[in-house]
Amino acid sequence: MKKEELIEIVNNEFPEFKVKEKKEEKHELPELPNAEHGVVMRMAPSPSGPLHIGHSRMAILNDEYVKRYGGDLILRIEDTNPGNIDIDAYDMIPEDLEWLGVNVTKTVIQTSRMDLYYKEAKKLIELGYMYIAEIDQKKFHELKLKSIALPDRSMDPEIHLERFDKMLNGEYREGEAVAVVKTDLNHPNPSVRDWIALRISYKRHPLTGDKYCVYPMMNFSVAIDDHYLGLTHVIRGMDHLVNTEKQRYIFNYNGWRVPYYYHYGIIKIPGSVLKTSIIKNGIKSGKYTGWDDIRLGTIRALKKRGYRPETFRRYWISSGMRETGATFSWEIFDSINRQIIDKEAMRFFFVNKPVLLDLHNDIIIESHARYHPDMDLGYRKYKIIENSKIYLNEDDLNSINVGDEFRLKDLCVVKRTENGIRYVDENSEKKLKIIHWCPENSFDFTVEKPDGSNDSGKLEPLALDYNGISQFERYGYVNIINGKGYFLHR
RNA sequence: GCUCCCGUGGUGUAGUCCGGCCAAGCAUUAGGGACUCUCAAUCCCCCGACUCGGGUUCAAAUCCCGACGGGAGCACCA
Repeated sequence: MKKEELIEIVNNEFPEFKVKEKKEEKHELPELPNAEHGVVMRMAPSPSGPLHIGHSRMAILNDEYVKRYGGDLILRIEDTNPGNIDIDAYDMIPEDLEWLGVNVTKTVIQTSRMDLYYKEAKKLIELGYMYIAEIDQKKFHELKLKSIALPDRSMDPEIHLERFDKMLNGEYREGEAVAVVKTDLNHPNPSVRDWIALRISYKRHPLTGDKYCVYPMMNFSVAIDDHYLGLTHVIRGMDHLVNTEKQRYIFNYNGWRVPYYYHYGIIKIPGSVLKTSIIKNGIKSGKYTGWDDIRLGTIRALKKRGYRPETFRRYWISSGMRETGATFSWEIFDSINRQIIDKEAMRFFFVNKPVLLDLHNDIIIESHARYHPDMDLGYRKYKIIENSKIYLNEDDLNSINVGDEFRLKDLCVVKRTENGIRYVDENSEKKLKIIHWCPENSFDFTVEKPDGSNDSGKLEPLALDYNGISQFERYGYVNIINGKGYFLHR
């Protein structure tokens, strides 16, 4: 009796023991409130470098929702800190997003909106919600810790408007004055107390040069932009939780409708170099070859190794928006990617740590290894003439005792001898160990690995001009780009 | 130290809002097996979790309190 029949009988005749059906697993993001008529969402990276795997989460989560509900996905480049900008990032970020399949409908650069920030600041000053503090950083911080208001706080808005103009006109030095949002000096979190909205910087901005000397702080420009760009829903990391609280003050003072906020948990990405400053220094010093060095966790490095955009998408959708901190799982990420690329990965023999062995064969043998085990892509054929030589992996060879028979994959059965291997037969009924090999005319090939090490060995001749993801049998998946190999995963 | 957030197997998650259908689902990994001339893929099996302690209740992963654990923030960075 078949299993299905059994289940049917049980279900019909003994309903109290009804066999549960397997639930179909669907990994979908939860619905968003008030989204039926479209959403406006954004991602807001700072242009300090290209995107890395961590950024891909916010990009894809936002993109998914905009694709589901329709609406706008805004890329807002937050370049209001002139000291931390890489001019190339203005181009690299959109490139990375495009590769990820993220559909940006509108791009906004914050330094092109400075007049708006100034105007909004003046408005808040007039309304008495913002003031210009003539105080240095250290003192201001100390007062806030003690919840003490400085005298400036209660001065007339007129004075602050004048001071603000002085700031804009460059009449202060850096650090002599800051524009501050009045909040609650008794707020339990000192950083929320009267937070700084705009500050002076005379650093040369890579994009705007010395046109401006007053730059908004992130919390100020974000609140202004989120409103004027019409954001309906904001999805970002838990590290922004306190920022959201700060930004609400701006919304409340202006009577603006507040977007829905979601904060997903911080994710630890093990074994990846992500920090822009470290990468930048590494590139400068020659430690890394560039932003796409495969030891890095940048999108372009992962692309170079052969990860697919779809892998990022599936992974982040399945991670959802949980507020729990978590560890990025390379195991699962690799597994998703393997599912995608296995179907199209050409198979080749790569012998790492090669040993050139004498092959004693009296007849010509021909190999017929498939390019793909399931797809009909044809065969890699090699003719092995009498008494030639062949490459085997050192560890494979050491695992075989003299006198033992084993199978050269897709070639023949051989026996290990004192000084090499000897042809035994074309085939065998016995269950033998299967080992891959490379013909003598194979070429040198090196696989770069993400841990910084290299594997060098011999790659079979038919792989010579191949470009793309391939599976080196019994070794792993490797992306070949112009004769160079980059290790993807097992 | 202070403030906030979070605690489901090794890992990632579903379920928690609105307590019962959860003796907890799925995926991944490890282990076992089938198939295969790859240690891949595919298929099957199996191990494995509600942090702890109180409370509320007929009933708690789900609500309340406490402890413990983890994370983030405490910048004139974003």
